[in-house]
Amino acid sequence: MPELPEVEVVRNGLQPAVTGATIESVEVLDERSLKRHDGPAEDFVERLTGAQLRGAVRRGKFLWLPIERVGDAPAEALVAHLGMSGQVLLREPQAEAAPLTRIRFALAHPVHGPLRVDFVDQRIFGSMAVDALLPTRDGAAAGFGLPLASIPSQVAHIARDPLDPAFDERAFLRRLAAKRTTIKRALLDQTLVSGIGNIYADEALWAARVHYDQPTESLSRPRARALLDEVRIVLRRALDEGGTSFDAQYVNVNGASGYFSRSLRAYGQQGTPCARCGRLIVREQFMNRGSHFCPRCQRIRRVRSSTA
DNA sequence: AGCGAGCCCTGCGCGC
DNA sequence: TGCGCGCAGGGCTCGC
Repeated sequence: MPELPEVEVVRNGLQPAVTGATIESVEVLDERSLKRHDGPAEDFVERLTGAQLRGAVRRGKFLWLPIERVGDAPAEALVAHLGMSGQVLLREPQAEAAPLTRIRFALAHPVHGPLRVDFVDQRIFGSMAVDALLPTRDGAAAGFGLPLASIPSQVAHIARDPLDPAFDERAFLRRLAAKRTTIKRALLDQTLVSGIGNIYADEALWAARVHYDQPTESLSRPRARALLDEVRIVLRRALDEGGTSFDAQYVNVNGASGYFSRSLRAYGQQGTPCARCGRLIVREQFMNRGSHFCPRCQRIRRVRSSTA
């Protein structure tokens, strides 16, 4: 659910609270939220208790907090993925656990004092884990938030996201053209480009007037580049508006909703007129979820690209 | 390679 | 009021 903008809003809110803070205690209320952790809950708790947090980093929809034990460079990180319904909430130290809280942390910050971080997740598709940090292959910073060129092992296969300064646009376009699949599938493939989910895929495709089932091999390079531009535009705009909230499921670290749902042009807009041409937006089943598009503006084009 | 299906889960809104 | 169904911002694994 949370896509790049929503995860970035969380990272941004978390950063000042966790940077330099020490984890005093960890409480695992539901072990299912540790499914990505390689080891029992006791191990998770033990590796985090007393550790110091260096900051908050994000690549695509993955978020992690590098940790260090006195003096050493970070070798491990607390990794979080929000899945469909995960939240990270900053709370007062004495606050009661909100419903569906799965993991709680008590932090001590040298400036802000004691504070609590709650990982809340209705569907438990999200998870937390302590994971080893590995050097990035290209030597660049692993993600947004810290100039640290190491990445959790379980995030290493995730491509850089299109807002990352080290995102290799030429390599992306080359790989996209070489794929034998359709365009929405490719946009959702986190090993090709990360951070895009069902909402922003539909929004970017609408903006670029590309049909979701357009074969990637038939997408000309200029159109592919234009689509990538639209992806960036929609991600940035959503970020500026605090992300997309439909209900209390997605909120920032303080429990507040984002406003981008008012700006959606395709996602969830079935039955309403296309903002460009007035034709009604339709919803079709695709990859076991909905695809929303304008049947007039977004048609499959049988135009071959010039590549041989 | 790529793709569909199945799996991990809970809760909401809807129609009957 | 109650129940069953379909729906939901994701991702991993398996077998074809």
